[in-house]
Amino acid sequence: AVMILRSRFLDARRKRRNFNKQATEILNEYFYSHLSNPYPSEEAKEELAKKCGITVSQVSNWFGNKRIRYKKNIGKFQEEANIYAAKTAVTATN
Amino acid sequence: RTRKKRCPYSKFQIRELEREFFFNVYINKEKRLQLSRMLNLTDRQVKIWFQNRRMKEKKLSRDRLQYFSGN
DNA sequence: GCATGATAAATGAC
DNA sequence: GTCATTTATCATGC
Repeated sequence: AVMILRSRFLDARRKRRNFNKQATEILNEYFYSHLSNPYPSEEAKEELAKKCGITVSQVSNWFGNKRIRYKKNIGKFQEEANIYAAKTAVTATN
Repeated sequence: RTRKKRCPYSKFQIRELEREFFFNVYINKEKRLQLSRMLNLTDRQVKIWFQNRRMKEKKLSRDRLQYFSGN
């Protein structure tokens, strides 16, 4: 009985829910503004987690997936990269 | 060296590994060799599995703590 | 039907 | 040994 509840708890964590648009915006902003070294420190992860309303593990998962998928197909993310590059450029000039 | 392709273990392999993990989180050399032969895995794979399994247990503890207390 | 988040093997730093 | 990763795979969302 305990094992069944335990396994249900484990499986529940795997049920995926997409992050809200605002959280994705924050994560992408950081990723594309640190494209040469997209490895946030533990402190930066905690800050991102707080701003996005997710856990630090979820931040780590997001960056892990983003790095490999960006590397695997840079072309597919080119448009997205340009958008956030322009966005950070605007905030830099202001 | 070229990286070995990740191959998911079978249900039987997982069951036996979990059974041993339940008795001792740290497996000794003798049991490791014995288990690796029985499951047709290398002793290195068994060693790595126990390392990853301990990390998983630690993460589960963090998640439970966060789930019941709320950070 | 892929996009996306989470997990499972495998590596390497320390 | 731990632990942050890489990579493939899994499970779900839409």
